[in-house]
Amino acid sequence: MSKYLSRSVQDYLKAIYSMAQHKAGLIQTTEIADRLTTSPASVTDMIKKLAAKDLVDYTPYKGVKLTKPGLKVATELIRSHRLWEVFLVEKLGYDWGDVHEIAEQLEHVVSDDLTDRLAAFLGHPSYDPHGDPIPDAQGRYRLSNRVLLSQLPRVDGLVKVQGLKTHTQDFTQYLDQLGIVLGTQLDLQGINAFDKSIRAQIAGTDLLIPASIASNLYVSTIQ
Amino acid sequence: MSKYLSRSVQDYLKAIYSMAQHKAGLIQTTEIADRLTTSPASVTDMIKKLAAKDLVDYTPYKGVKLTKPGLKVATELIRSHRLWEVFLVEKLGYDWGDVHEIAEQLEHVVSDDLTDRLAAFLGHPSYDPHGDPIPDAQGRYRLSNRVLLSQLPRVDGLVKVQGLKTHTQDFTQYLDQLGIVLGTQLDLQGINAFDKSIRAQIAGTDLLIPASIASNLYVSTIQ
DNA sequence: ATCAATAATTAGACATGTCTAAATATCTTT
DNA sequence: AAAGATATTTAGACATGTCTAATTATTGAT
Repeated sequence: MSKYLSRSVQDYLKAIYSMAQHKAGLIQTTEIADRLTTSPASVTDMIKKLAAKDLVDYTPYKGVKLTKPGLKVATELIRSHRLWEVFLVEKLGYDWGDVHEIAEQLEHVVSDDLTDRLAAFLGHPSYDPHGDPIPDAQGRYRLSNRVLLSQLPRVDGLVKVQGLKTHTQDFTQYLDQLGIVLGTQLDLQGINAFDKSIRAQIAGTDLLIPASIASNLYVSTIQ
Repeated sequence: MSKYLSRSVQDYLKAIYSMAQHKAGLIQTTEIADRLTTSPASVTDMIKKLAAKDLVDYTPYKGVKLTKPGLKVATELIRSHRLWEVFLVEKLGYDWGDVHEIAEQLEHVVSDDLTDRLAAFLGHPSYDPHGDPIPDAQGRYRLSNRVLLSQLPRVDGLVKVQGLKTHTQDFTQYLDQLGIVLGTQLDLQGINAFDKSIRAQIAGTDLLIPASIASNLYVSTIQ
């Protein structure tokens, strides 16, 4: 029972972690397969290995759930990933839509204190360029009071863009087109019943936000 | 015939490159095996794969030599490795003896322009923390006018420490003890015939440099 | 409660990179 | 030039992570 975890093992843990963020209960084989674009059979294979290493609790035919050690590994990966994203955007000048793939590789670099040193160098940021919270060295983080734009109780008044639910380039490019970045203030005017698109203003300019965007954009109300 | 090269393939290319720097002619199977602490049989296996990808020229029972494409890959890896070492020392505050293992992992992160952006961020350094030259984006580099301290024609006068031949932690720690860093000026006093140790002064303080150190330290004469 | 649809697992295979042991080639010495 | 030493290669095996096809379990609808 070694301490080394392969890249694959790490990717599975991270995927399970992320999926558990958005859903209660066990994570199913097929969900993981879709997420990692692999076959359900491969997922079953790997899940058994993860369970043998005590990284997940596995109930055959039902699904998996991270154990405490599994959660720790996943959290460290997420922390590393998000810190590297900050580095790539802030220090190397990348666009926020271009950093995910690179951070995906950088996060797997292992070293005792690399992540902590990187955090210190970056000034211990709390959020990554997409608005996702960065866990501290103990794995703790605070999620700002955010909600999906599509799930606001009242589509009215000022809100601030706090984060993205999906991070695909298709999505960030769309946002770039609309002129929406992290921290953008939206003055909500109302919602169109027909297609659930949302009318808003950015700095006085009218804007129509499709439901597909609204359901992937986290905002917080102002005041 | 894909463009993807595994971590293993990359490690082999880099090893062959480095060994070719210190020796003319073909690199032998056993040398590579020693370098990568693997078996000669495994090296033969891998060499055939490298040859199939046109990364090395392979003469059975004789040895290998990098092809032009192989040389390009190796040079890019070396460039990336050395830039990351600069980053780790200059930005994250690592000691020069602690960065090799980490850079060994970082160098394999693939991205179109990561290396170039990193170089720009660091101010296009020409040498890494051990004094090794960093190739530019075209693979060109200049080696300063340096020679091993053990091979100086005359052990006399001022020299400046320009680089290390080996990069093991044992060696860098030894240098730290002696108070020798990159750029240190040594005032050479003479050589002891008995064991080839070298008498020198650093900032007026006497120092005895064992032959084992002298044969791994590059220096340049001053004037 | 049964049947069809969906989901998950097993079986058997493959690719990559590694290994040891055995066989073969090359080199060195006389 | 032959023999012993050294270096290299081949043969056969194994571990990891993946796959497809076939089988089995679970779920949802009637």
